[in-house]
Amino acid sequence: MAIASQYNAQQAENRWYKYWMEHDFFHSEVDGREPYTIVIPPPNVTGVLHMGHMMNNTIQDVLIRRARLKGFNACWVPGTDHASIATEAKVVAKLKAEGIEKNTLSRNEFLEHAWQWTHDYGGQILEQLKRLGASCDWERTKFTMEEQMYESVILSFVDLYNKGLIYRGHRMVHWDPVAKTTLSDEEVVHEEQNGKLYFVKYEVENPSGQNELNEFLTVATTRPETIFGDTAICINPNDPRFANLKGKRAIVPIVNRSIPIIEDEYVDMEFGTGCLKVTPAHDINDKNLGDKHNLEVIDIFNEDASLNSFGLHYQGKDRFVVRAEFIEELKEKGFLLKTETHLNKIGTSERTKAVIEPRLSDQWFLSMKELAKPAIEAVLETKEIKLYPKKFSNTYAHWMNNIRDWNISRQLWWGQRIPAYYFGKSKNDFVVAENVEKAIEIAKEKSGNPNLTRSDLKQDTDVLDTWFSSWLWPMSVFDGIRNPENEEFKYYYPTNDLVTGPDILFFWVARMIMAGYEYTGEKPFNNVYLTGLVRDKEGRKMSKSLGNSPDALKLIDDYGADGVRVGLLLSSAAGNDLMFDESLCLQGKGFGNKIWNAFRLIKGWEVDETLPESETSKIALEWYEAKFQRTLMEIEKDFQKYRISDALMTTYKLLWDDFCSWLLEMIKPPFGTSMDRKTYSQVVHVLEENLKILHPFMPFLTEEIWQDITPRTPKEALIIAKWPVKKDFDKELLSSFEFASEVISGIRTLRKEKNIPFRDSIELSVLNKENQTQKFDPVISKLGNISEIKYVENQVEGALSFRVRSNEYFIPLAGAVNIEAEIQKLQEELIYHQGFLKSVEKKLSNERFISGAPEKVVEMERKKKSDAEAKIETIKLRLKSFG
RNA sequence: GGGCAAUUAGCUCAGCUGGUUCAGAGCACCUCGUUUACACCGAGGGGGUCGGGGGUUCGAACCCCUCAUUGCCCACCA
Repeated sequence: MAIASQYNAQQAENRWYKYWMEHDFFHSEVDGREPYTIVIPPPNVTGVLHMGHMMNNTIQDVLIRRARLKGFNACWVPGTDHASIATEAKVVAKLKAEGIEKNTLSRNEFLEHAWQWTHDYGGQILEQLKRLGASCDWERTKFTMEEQMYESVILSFVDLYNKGLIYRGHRMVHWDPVAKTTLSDEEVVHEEQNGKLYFVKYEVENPSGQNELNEFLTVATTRPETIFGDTAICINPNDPRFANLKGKRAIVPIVNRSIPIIEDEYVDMEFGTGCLKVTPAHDINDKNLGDKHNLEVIDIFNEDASLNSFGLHYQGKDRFVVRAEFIEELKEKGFLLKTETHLNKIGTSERTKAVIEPRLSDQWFLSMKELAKPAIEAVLETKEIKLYPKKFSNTYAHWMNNIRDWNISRQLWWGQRIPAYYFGKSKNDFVVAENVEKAIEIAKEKSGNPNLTRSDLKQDTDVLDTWFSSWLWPMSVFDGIRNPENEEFKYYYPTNDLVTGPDILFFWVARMIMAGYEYTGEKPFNNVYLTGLVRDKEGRKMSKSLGNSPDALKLIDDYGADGVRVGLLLSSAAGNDLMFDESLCLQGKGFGNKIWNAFRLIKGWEVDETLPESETSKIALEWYEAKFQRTLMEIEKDFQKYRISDALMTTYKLLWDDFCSWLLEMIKPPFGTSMDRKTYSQVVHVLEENLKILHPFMPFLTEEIWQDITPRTPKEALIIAKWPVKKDFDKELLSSFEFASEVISGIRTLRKEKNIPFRDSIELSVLNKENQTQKFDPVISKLGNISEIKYVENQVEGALSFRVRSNEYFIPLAGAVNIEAEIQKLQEELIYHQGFLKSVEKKLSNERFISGAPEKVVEMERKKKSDAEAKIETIKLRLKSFG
C-alpha cells in the first residue's frame, strides 16, 4: 500500500472532526474526575473569525486537549456575546440598506429584526472555530441574550440595586452621536489630531449696558460651535492682565447673550489667552466649574450632535458643518482674531469611530470601589489569581486602584433591558424588580397607591452595557447566578484558565473577577493567560479597515488547521505581540509533513520475526526513552509557566531532531532488509508517545497517524488517550550520547572536508583518554559508516584526526593527509585552548574569586582548567607526531 | 502630562535567584549532497562589543544610575 508522500490535511481534518463529534469526545459531564474548565471569551455573535480569535482559541484548545489527555474531565464552554452596540449598529445599517430607518420601527419590531439577524448570521464564527479544530463542548453553547443568561443578568442587576450599589445619576457621559448612545470610558479611543485653536473676541459689557469703552477680551477655543452654549467667561483671579474684568460681564458674539465673568484658579494663565469660555453642557471641566459657580447649563445639541434651537440659524446642522460655517461668520463680523494649529486629543467611539460628544444625561451607575477590593487582593496580594505574563499585574493594579463608577446603561434596544419601572411623574418614582409582577407590588407600596396596574408602569428604555452580562459569564454558563447550588456549577466553578487578549483586561477580566467574588466569594478562574495582539509583518495591528488581515479560513485551506495552529504558536510568547507572517504557517505545514513521512517510513518497514533485536536499535531506543523523558519534563515546565510556544518548540525539536534525525536513522534497517519485531514494536510505541505530546498542537495529523499505525477499535482515539507517564531517566546515557554525537559530527565534518562520500565505509581508531563508554559504538559505526572501530594506545600515523574533548579519533586514509594543513589546524586549535586556559587560570589565581565565589563555581572552574590542560596536551602530542 | 514595559544574530524571540547549558533557539543565509521517509529533505557552516554611557562586584545580557529609541496603559488643559 502506497502512502502519499504529502500529508493531505483537508481530508484528515474533515474525517477526524466528525469522528470526535460523533463519539462525543468533546462533551463533559459531571463525574468523579477532577474537572478542568475553560470558558471561551465569547466572540460577537455576528463576528467573523479573525487572526486574534485563531490565536486565542488555538491556545485554549491546546490547554484543553492537554488536560483531556492528562485525565482531567476537560470542559470547554463555547458561546457568543450579543455585543449590543456592535450588533445593533450592524442591524441598523442593514435595515438602512433596505430603506428602513430604525426610528420608524417600534422597539419590538426592531428586536425581531435583530433576532432574525442573529439567527441568520449568528454562530457562524463558532462553525469557523470547528475548522480550527476547537474541541469545545458544543452541547453547552451559550448566548448572552438567551433566556437563562438574560435572567441571570436581570437578577444580578436587581441584587446590586438592592444592595445599594446601583444608582441613577445625572452625569457627563461620553455620547456617541452616531450610535446615539452612551459609551463607557473604556469604549472611547483617544486620538491625537492636528486641530485648530480659534481666538475669538468677546465684547465686555459695561455697567450701563453699552460698550462705550470698546473693551474686549479674547478666548481661545478648539470648539467654536459650543459658543452657543457659553454661560460664563472664566479668568484666573491671580492674573494681573485681567484685573479690570473682575465683576464684569461679557457678550457672547453673534448670540448676543450676556454672561458673567467668573474667577477660578483652575484657569491656566499660560494657555491660550488666559480667558476661558465656559460651556457646562459640553465639557466636563466646564461642568465642574459650572457646578461650583452655579452657572446656567445650555445644551445646544440634539442626539445626533446637530444643533438645536440654541444654535439659532444653525439649527439642524451637524456640529462640524456648524464649526466651519460659524467660523466664517465670526470672521466676517470681525470676531475671529486669529487661528493657530493645535495638537489635541479627541475621543472617538471604538465602535462607530464617531467623535465623542461630552453630554449630560441620566444614566445608571454601578459603584465600583467596594467591588474592587477583593479583586485587587486576589490578584495583587494573595495571588489567588495569576496573570501571565506577570507584567499585566501592574496595569491591573493601576486601573483597579483608580477605578471609577461604571456607567452601565446604554441607549440601545439590543440588550438586557434595565428592570426599572417608573410609576410616577418624578424621576425618582421608580422601582427595580426582576419582573413586572414584582414591580407592581413594590410600586404599590412605594407610591402608596394600591390600585396601580401594569399599564401604570413604564419600563426604563435603556439596556445594559454588554459587559454587564459578560462579567457573569463564568458563572452564568453553569447557571450559577439563578441557581448557585446546582451540581454543575459546584463542580466546574471556579474555572481553571482564561485565555484572552490584554485589550479587554479591564472591560472583561477585571469585572469577571469582581463579579466572581461578589456572587460566589470565589475567584472565577485560577490563571489568566493574556495573549499578544496579532500584527502584520510591518508591525501594524491586523484590522479589517487596513485590510491586512489574512482570511482565516483560506489559511486553513492552504496550510491545514494544524499548520496554521503551529504557525500562530511558533512565535507568540505570552503577552508578546505576534508579527504574523504566512511563512510561519508554511513552517507548520512542513513540520506536519515531516511527521507524516516519519510515519510513512515506519509504516513501510518489513518485520522479520526471526531476527534478534539489533544492538544498535536497543541502545538507540534506550537513549530515546531517556531523551523523551527529559523533554517531557521540560514541556511540563513550559506549560506550568504558560510558555506555550516554548512547549511547542521543545516538542518540535524532539520530534524533528531527536526522533527523525537521530532515532529513526539509527534504527533504520539497511535497504532491502527487514527489522526485528522488538525494535519495530518499540518504535511504534515511541511514535505513539510522541503523537500524544504533539496532539494538543496538531490534533488532526496526530489522530490520523495514531489511528493508522496500530489497529484501533472505534471507541479508541488519540484525543482521549493517556498522556505519557513520567519516569526517572538515565542522565548518564544522555551525556554519553552527546559525546557520541560529537564524534559522529567529527566524522561527518572530516568526510565533508576530504570529500569522502558517505557510501564509502572507513575505519576509525580511538585513543580513549576520556574513558568514554563504548555503548554507542554501534551507533557511531552506523551513522558514520564506519567499518570498524579500533581502540588504540598510541597515535595513528598518517591518518586524519579530530578531537572530542581529550579523546583522539583517527581515520586512516593513505595519501589524503595534507600534513601542512593538519599542522595548521592543530595550531589554531592549540591557540584557542591556550587562550581559554589562560583566562581560567587568571580567574583561579584571583584570591577574591576563590574566597568570594561559591565552592561549586570554583570547582567548575578547576574542572575547566584540567579539561583544557588535557586537551592542550593531546594537541601538543599530535603536533609532535608530525615532527 | 503620569505610569508600565521593551531594546540580545538579517527576522521573531529565549536567557529562571549575577558564576556550566553564557552568549542561545527557530527561521532566513552560505556550502555540499538525486544515501531507496520526507527537497515541506539531509549534512556542514558563517553571523551578535547583549541600545549608548557610567557605576556596584572577584565576576554583569542579568543589579543601580543616566541618556536614547520603541510600544502599551491611564489622564478633562480650553
